[in-house]
Amino acid sequence: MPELPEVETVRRVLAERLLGKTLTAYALGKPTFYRKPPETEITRLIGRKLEEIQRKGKYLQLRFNGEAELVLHLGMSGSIRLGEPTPHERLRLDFEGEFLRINDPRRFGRAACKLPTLGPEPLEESFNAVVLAEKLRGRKAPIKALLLDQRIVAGLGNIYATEALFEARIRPGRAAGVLRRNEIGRLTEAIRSILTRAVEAGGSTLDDQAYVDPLGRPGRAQDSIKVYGRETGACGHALKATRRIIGGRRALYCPECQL
DNA sequence: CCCTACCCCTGGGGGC
DNA sequence: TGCCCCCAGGGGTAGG
Repeated sequence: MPELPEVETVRRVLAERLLGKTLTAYALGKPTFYRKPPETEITRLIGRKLEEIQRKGKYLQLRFNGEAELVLHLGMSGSIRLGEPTPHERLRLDFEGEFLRINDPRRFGRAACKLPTLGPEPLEESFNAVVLAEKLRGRKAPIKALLLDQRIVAGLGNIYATEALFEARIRPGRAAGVLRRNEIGRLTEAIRSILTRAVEAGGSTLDDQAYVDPLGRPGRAQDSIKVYGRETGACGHALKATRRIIGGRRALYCPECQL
């Protein structure tokens, strides 16, 4: 559910509320995430001050004094809330009386001590057409599968990968390695602009309930979605779903506009 | 290394 | 109303 724009929105709210506070306790939900968080490591963080919250792709990295850190991921259905208890609490972190709760019905979220290997941040200079072209060269997997691969570029999920391919006018099933230079250029720019606009709009809240920020506020980026979850694209054409599963999920595209 | 299939879960919606 | 099947914004891992 949460992709880069949603996680970035969460990060900003958390930073405003929690920076400078000390982790005083934590509690696992019953049940907690399907992968049990590393309790001895989390226990070691108690008494430390939260100095920085960074976002790496879809991960949140909480940095404490003394080089200690905790990495959080929201999986498919997770959200972070400040304040009152939620129905599917999997992990709670207490910061001097302020409660950070991860609510996650499907339990795919996780808490860990270190980040996996991630590709470049799409909104930073390290991501550009030359870098992307290099990573796609010779690859036979569908372009959409590689956009969803966090080692190629960090932070895209099904919504924004779908939107970026539409904006770049590229079919999701094309082999990544055959994309032309100008197509990769369009794709790079599309990823940047889609994500930038979505961050400015505070992320996408598609179904009522799904994503909300830590204070319970929905995003507004769903209003500018042109393809994902629609039957007719913003271009006015009927959209098509691939029969084939690409990168673990079905792909949606406009057969008229995307080549 | 590359690529695909499959697994980890729960809840909501549609069809019957 | 109930049941069953399908679907979902993610990622790790095991094979070929």
